[in-house]
Amino acid sequence: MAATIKDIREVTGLSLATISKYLNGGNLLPENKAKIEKAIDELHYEVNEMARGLVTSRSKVIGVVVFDIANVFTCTLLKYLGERFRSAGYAAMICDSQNNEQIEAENIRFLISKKVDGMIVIPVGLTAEFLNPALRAEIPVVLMDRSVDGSGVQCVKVDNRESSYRAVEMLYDYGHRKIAMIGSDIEVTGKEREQGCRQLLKDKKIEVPPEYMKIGRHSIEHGYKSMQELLKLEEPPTAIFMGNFEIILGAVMALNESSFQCPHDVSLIGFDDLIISNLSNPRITLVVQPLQDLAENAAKLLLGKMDKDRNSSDEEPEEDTQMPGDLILPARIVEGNSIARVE
Amino acid sequence: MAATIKDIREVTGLSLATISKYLNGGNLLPENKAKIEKAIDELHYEVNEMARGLVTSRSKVIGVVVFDIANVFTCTLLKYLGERFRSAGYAAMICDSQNNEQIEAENIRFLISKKVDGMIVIPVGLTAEFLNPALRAEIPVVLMDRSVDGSGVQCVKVDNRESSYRAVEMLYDYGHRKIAMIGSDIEVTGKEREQGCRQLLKDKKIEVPPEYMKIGRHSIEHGYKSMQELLKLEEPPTAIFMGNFEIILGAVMALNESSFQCPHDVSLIGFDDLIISNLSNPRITLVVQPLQDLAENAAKLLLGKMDKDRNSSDEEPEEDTQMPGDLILPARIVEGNSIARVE
DNA sequence: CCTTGAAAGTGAAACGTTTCGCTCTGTTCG
DNA sequence: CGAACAGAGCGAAACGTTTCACTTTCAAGG
Repeated sequence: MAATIKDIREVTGLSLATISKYLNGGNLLPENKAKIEKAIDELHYEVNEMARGLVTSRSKVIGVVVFDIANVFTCTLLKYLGERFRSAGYAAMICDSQNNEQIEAENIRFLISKKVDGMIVIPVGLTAEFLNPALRAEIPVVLMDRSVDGSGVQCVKVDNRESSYRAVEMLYDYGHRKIAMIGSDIEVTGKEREQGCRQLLKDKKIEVPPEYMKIGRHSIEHGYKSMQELLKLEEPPTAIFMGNFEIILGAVMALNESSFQCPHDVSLIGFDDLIISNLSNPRITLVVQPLQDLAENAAKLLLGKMDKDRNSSDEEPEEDTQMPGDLILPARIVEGNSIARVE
Repeated sequence: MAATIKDIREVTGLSLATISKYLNGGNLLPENKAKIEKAIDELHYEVNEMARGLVTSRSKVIGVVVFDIANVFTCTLLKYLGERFRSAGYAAMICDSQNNEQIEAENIRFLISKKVDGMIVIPVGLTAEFLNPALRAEIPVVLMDRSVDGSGVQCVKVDNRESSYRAVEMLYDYGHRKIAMIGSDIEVTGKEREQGCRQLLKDKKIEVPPEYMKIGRHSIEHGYKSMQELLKLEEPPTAIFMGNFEIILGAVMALNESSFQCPHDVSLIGFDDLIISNLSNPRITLVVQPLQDLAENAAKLLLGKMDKDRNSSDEEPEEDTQMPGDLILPARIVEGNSIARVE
């Protein structure tokens, strides 16, 4: 039904090779150029990327696999990634793993069969095997936000440990000594944030009662329940560090329903989102990730790898590039007024 | 580099046709089946969807074009759409129009060249021309959330007029008479919500001072500035209807910074999101769209169209199906405690 | 024992591009 | 004037599948 290059041949009398040359930006007589353009216009011709891809074995598509698409963190990244890829001439094919490692593995295989030229992956869990098919197919991969054990695949992320350390340090500097944390340990990210928190408490020689460390699922429910439990303690904490967006959401919900006031009765600092702090009153002090930076660096890294891949396909081993480490960006703390000074 | 069907032929000694038959679920001798499976496993064979698509002229990909990817509304829809398409064997290729009609038009053309089997579009603006290339290429299209003038393309959305009417009616029933609205008119959706609001005020014979109707851009800034202006009025409204998520965000931000208390000094009702109301204190009463329903209906509609398209390609005109109208779903009001009763 | 027909397998054409190596036409320069 | 060369265009092969029309095999039915 749709017009093909052959239809253009009929109309213009030129050969397929010439028309293809035009489509790919070669030099033609102005006269022939005009003819082709006219024909394209009349016939509403659009390149069939499948046919093109079959020959070039490049799809001009980058696969993006995210652990969960329905949250602000993910879609903000998607936005910046998409812009970047677009301006490099690539489209993004986005796959949602729905927080399910099996679906994640399927997504990878699916994208391979679609012959994507590269992949960005924000993994669901901690292990790396699911990436093997992609590596085997020699598709360049860059991880984001969460590194995985022993994959040897580069990851672009923030320094979760360091940032958490500084967040809790801020609570300490405001005079707080009874500090609790609500976090998760499903993903590396959560683990690292917990480590940062524990490290500071250790450095400051603060004993942490085990009931102050609420480490559980990465979910609104966990935040909600944990906050309730913390507030019910005989000796509730005076300050709480919340490890991610969902947990903040749940925790603040519980706090709003309680008789406790922030920051009067309890101080808060959280990790992960900026927009939401505008809604709560008082505004919550947050560790904010440089999402645009993260996305742009990941995109740049991937596009670079893709370039190199294509050029070094001339059978040069070139194994001197010893596995570069993760790319770690700094996060910044944006102050609200959710932290009270304690004498 | 990657294994092809021909490699499998080498290993198994079977013909291409037979192997293809296996891949597409035909009947084979158990013995041959086993041979092929073994070969596929050993060679890590994955179908090349580009080659397949070239022959079948179906990509098993559905294009999704959204006006802006970086917001909760969009990505929640994307989540449900994705699940639905996946279970029907389709992948989603998501394109962000970045609120820019030109990029939107490019996205459509891009998806056509990718030979997507269908499209879901949440348009940026009010006009329909940008869809023409898709219609010309006979690609089934379903709109979501925002219908466009005279496209003849079906849209799945909520009844914005009716829902707004009921939202404002709720304010009225609580005794409010000084009712303001902060809304947008960039998209149909915003216009319809404004109409619903005005209709109720008219039905109740309430005069609206023009400075009470803050209709502007669909943005946090507009919400923020409008709220500031409303609160500064000599006779500020006692209740405010906020037309979408971004506006709620900005408006609540301004309110938090002011000396006004909700609901004591001003009552609020908003349109569009559920999660956020958990963060604000008090919880804001909201008109919530049935996102899952919207997505599932849109997906079903599109898959249906795609089916019909494929089957009726037998040159039957079958023009009896007179253009079905939009599919309109009801929204529901979720009460918070942001509305005070006025005597 | 012959006929019929279903089941399993095959060879080759087709899908719409790109690309390689070739030809043709001028133009430049010694 | 002839050689050399650049620019423009061309024909045909190739990419990895599916599918059509055909053949072979074998069991069942009369």
